[in-house]
This record gives sequence, C-alpha cells and structure tokens, in this order.
Amino acid sequence: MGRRGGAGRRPGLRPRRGFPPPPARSRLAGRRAGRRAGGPAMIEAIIREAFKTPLEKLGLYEDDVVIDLEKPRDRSHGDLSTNLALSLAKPLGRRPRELAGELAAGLEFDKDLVESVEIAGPGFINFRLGRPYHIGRLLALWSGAALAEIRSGGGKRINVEFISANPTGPLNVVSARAGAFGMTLCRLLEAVGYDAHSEYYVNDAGRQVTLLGASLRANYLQLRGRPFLFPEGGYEGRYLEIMASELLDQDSAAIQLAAKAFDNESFQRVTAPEGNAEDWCALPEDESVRCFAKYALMKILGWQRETCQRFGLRFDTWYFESELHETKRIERTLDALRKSDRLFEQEGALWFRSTAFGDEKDRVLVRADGEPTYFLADLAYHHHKHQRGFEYAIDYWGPDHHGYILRMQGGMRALGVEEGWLEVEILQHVTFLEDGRPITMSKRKGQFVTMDALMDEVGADVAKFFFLTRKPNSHLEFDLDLARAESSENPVYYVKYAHARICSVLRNAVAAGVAIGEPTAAGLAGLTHESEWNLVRELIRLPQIVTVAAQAREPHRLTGWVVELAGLFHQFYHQCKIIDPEAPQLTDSRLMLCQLTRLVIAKVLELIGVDAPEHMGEKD
RNA sequence: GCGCCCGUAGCUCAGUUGGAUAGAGCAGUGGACUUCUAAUCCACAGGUCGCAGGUUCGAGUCCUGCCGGGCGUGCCA
Repeated sequence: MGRRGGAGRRPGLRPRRGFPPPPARSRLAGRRAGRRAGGPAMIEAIIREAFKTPLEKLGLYEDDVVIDLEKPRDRSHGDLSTNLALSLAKPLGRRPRELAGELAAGLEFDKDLVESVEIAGPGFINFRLGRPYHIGRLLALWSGAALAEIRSGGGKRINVEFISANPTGPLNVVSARAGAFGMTLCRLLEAVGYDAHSEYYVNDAGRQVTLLGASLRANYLQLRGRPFLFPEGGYEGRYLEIMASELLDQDSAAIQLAAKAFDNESFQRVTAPEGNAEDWCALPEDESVRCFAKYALMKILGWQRETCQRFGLRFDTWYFESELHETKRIERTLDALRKSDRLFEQEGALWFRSTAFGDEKDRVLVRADGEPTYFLADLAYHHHKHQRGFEYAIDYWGPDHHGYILRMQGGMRALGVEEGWLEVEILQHVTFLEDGRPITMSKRKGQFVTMDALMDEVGADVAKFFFLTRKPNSHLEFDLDLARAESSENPVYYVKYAHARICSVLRNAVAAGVAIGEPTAAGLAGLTHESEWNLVRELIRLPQIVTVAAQAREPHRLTGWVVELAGLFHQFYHQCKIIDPEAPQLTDSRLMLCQLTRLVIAKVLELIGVDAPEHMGEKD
C-alpha cells in the first residue's frame, strides 16, 4: 500500500537510470491525461517547457531535472507551485531564493494562461493562471471534454469483486459498506476509461451449505412435530424458522415462487430441488439435507440479490463456487501449481510454500482427508478470473481476511500471474452509535444487523454516503442519530440541499422570465466576486478528483470534496444575489455558474450512487 | 510472540502521495430571515499531529524503536 521503501526522495537532479520505480498505484497514469484541449496536463507541460531556457543557463538540461508542480494549499500562493529551486539548491550549492529568482526571470508565458509568476516563502515559484484558462476549463466541463480527457484506461477490463457474503443468511451491514465502496469504485474506474466488471462470488459448495440445509431441515421437522436433531454449529437465525414455516404453510407454492425469481440466464445454477418439502423428508438424510440446502440457498440468494438491488448494486457476474468443482477447475489449478515447484506433502496433506512469498507460514491446499481447502478453491476462482482476461482484479475483503492477502497473492504468482495483478482492499469494521454510545450488534437482539434494516432506518442514500466518508482502511463510526437527522448537520442533506437550491434558483429564473443560456466564455467572463471564483477554482478540479479517487482506490475522497463544494456554493449564494433584474448581464453569468455547479454536484452524487433531488421534501 | 491497520481540536475525521501559518463537521459562545429555500451563512474559541530518535532545504506525511487501541495469526469457511 503505497509503500516506497526507505530509499529517500531524490533531490532535484534526476538519477541516471532505473530509479525510482513507479509507485504501485501509478499504473492508471491519470497524470498524463488532459494533455490536449487545454487541460491541466497541458498547462503543466507548458510550464515545464518554459523552464528549459533558464535551466540551460544554469548548465542543466530538462531531462536531468524533475519539476514537480502542485496546487498550493493556500490560495494566496497561486494556482500552481513548484519547489524546483528548493530541490536544486543543494546539488548546485546555491541559495534557494536566489536560484528561484534566476529561474523565474527567464520564464515567459502567454498571459491568458499564466497571469503571473511569483517567488515566495523559502524559494517556491508560484504561478497564477489566467482567467481565460479557468473559463476554458469551465467550458470543457460543460461540454464533457474535461471528463473525456481523463479516460485514459483504454477500455482495459478490471474485475472488482465485493460483498461475496456466504449464502447462509441475509446480508449484514458489513456487506453494505463493501457494496458502497465496490460499486463506486466501479463507476470511478469507468469514468477514467476502464471497463469495470462487478462480481459477486457465491460460496455455494462448502460444508456451510450442508450445515445450512441441515439447519433448515431441523427447523422444518420441529414445526412438523417430528423428531429432529439440530446440527452442531448450525445456523440459528430466526430467518430459518420463518423459511421453514413458509414451507410448511405453502410448500410447493413457496418453492415455485422462490424458483421464479431465478428464472433467467445468469442464474442457471440456482434451481429448485425436485418435489416438495414433504418429499424431501422422506429421502435418506444426506439427500434430504441436500434438498433443504438447495432450497435455502435459493431463498437466501434471492434475498441477497434483492437487498443489493435496493441498495443500487448491480453485479455483472455472480460466480458460483460449485461451478469450480464441476468444471474441474480446482484440479486444473492444482496441476498448474504443481508445476510451480512450490508444493510439498507433509503429514498426508498437500501444502503450498507461501513462505516463499512472504507469508509467515506455509498453507495447506488439500487436507489429509483429501478435501480441498477454501484457500485452494479461492485460488482456482482467481486463477479462472485471470484466465477470463481481466487486466487487474480488485477484491474488497473484510478485516478478518487480511491475513490471507499474502498467501493469495503468492498463490497467484506461483500460477504465473504477474505481480500486482490481484489487489486487495481491506474494509474495516463499522460501529454504530446511538445516543453517543456504540450499539451492540448481537445477532439475537440487534435491530441493525441486516442491511435492509439499515436502509429502513436511514435510507439507502444516507447509508451509502456515510459509508463513503472514511477511507476503506479506517474504522467507521456510523452515527445513527446524525444519519437520521434531516438537517444541516447531516452532510448528505447539506449536499442535496445545495443541488436542490440551485434547481430552485433556476426555476425562479424561468418564472421571472429570465432566459437560462448555456455557459459561454463571454458570459463567464462576467464573474468577478471572490465567492464566485472560489467556486470556479474548485469546480474545475472535478476531473482531477475523479482521477485520484480512482487511482488510489479511495472513493471516499468524493464525499469529502462534494461537501466542500456544496459549502462553497452556499457561501456564494449568501454573498451574491443571483437573479437581479437590475443587472441582467451578471444574472446571466451567475446562472451559468449555477448550472455548472449543479452539473458537478450531480456528477459526484451519481458516482457515489446518491440521488440528486430538484426539491427538498417539506421541513417538519 | 509474530503480522497488518489505526493514533491529528472535547467528539468524529480530512489532510492534494515530502511543502509555505495543520483543516472541516459536530459539540461550545455570539451574530444574520421585509431577501432567489435559514435544511443556509458569518464570527469567536479550540493543537506538544501518541512518545523518542533519524533521513531532508522542509516531516502529520518517509525510516527505526517504544507506548496505546483494533484485527488477524486452523489440515474452519
């Protein structure tokens, strides 16, 4: 994760060869986007180019020097800044400020693009970009060109797997956070030009499914008043009791109904067992359990799929573990692994030497009883995923699985898959707070265990937004009181309100007979107020925000940024009268700014899967 | 013990991949509705960035070692 090794950062002078290696995450290469059409990369290229002459005067060539350009934190420092003089000072044995002066003196720019160059602080060279540049970016935003520039992925396919919950019960809130991240990451990857493929892996083959079937069967037999034995470690959730009583009351009607939900191609593997529950009971025990398991699986997958749908999740593929077994992929993967020379036998089991890949101990692939482990099945699954032609695979896992990363990645390497192909993002736990206290998530009592209950409580939009406010690797404290509040403290409503407010202003304009024109350079040139320009400078960052969020796999950057953006709009709204009959030109300009802001907020909300309303509901 | 993650304002967290005076929301205090939606805005106050070293012109950010918290560490899935 962004590990760079301790090699220390290079000074201004670029070493001759082979160093530094690109950071692991730079493969999306978003930095090179936007080179055409006046994008940010073009401006940066122009500035770098301008340094050529002054650098040559110092006896340096472009290729020898790394020119970092970045947006200063403090706006008074301009739009772009470089530390070039600071980093060159040491190797050249010069004083930074003096050097900065010399460098800056030799720079020449088109004033429309770079308005001014200043030396500041210890030796930074700051650039202020011209208004025509900003206006150009706004127009590119409006036309869609600005977002087209960052589509640098070349349509390469990336598989994003998330949730993949065991099909043994309703989805819980842990899955909800994974859903929010996974789906948003897919949309982000699409936005930067990849072909993102969402996938859900269904563990429908292991012992747990048998256990599920046995648990349901026990519940059913109990309701029937027949002798039953509840399986050890079986599933005790109330949902199985309900499922059993449904079978009892409706029997084949319930079965048909459940089966109908999977009446389509992508779920061919999900079918109803033959006969009805009474028939199943008459079968030998293992047969009987299989039938109950098949039915339970069908029901639960139906719930899970419905819950996902309600949460706005769409999966391109539901991949069934049972398919791996039926198509002999487990054996095939095992054969491929044997060729890697990383397997050995010990105490009757077959092991994988994962320590060769940094794991702390070696892992079993096939148990002494001949059964493949979950690890092997997972390797076979990912092996197949690779064979299906994905450029990269990104998995979202729960915190309890982080110990599996090294062995999985090691296994993939042993299968001949290129390093870095499988990327694993760990999502940390969620704690729910009510009255400022954490609520216990006991499966018995907890009312917020399921994802559906959470949506009932706070709504899908609020839940999604909240899940995306912290980085994946941080624990999330989910304040239910805040999430329920339809008020200013709730960031979701803060942002939605900004959007609705703009829509309202636009409606008022129409009602007042003011024409709303498309943004134009001449119109936008009318913007002069500080709060207008604070907004402008932020709006044009959208492509960069999207790029970084996608590259760094950090969808949470979107929520933070859009809250900030909404704030800038609210400030502008308070400081500037938008519709002013006394000033038709200015009204025109400001309505353009409103439209652009609406566009950007709507785009970000679309990425995180939250509705952008035109009206807010009535206040209570 | 070992591995991974986290430690920033009273609370919950950002921090643009090493930059300039560390930011926001909530909580606190005080203001702004004759006004395009006050679901909003403005102001004040709040800090030894867990501790100690190191690398660097420059560290919340990178390295090492401690301290504190979470999770993991099965021939389970």
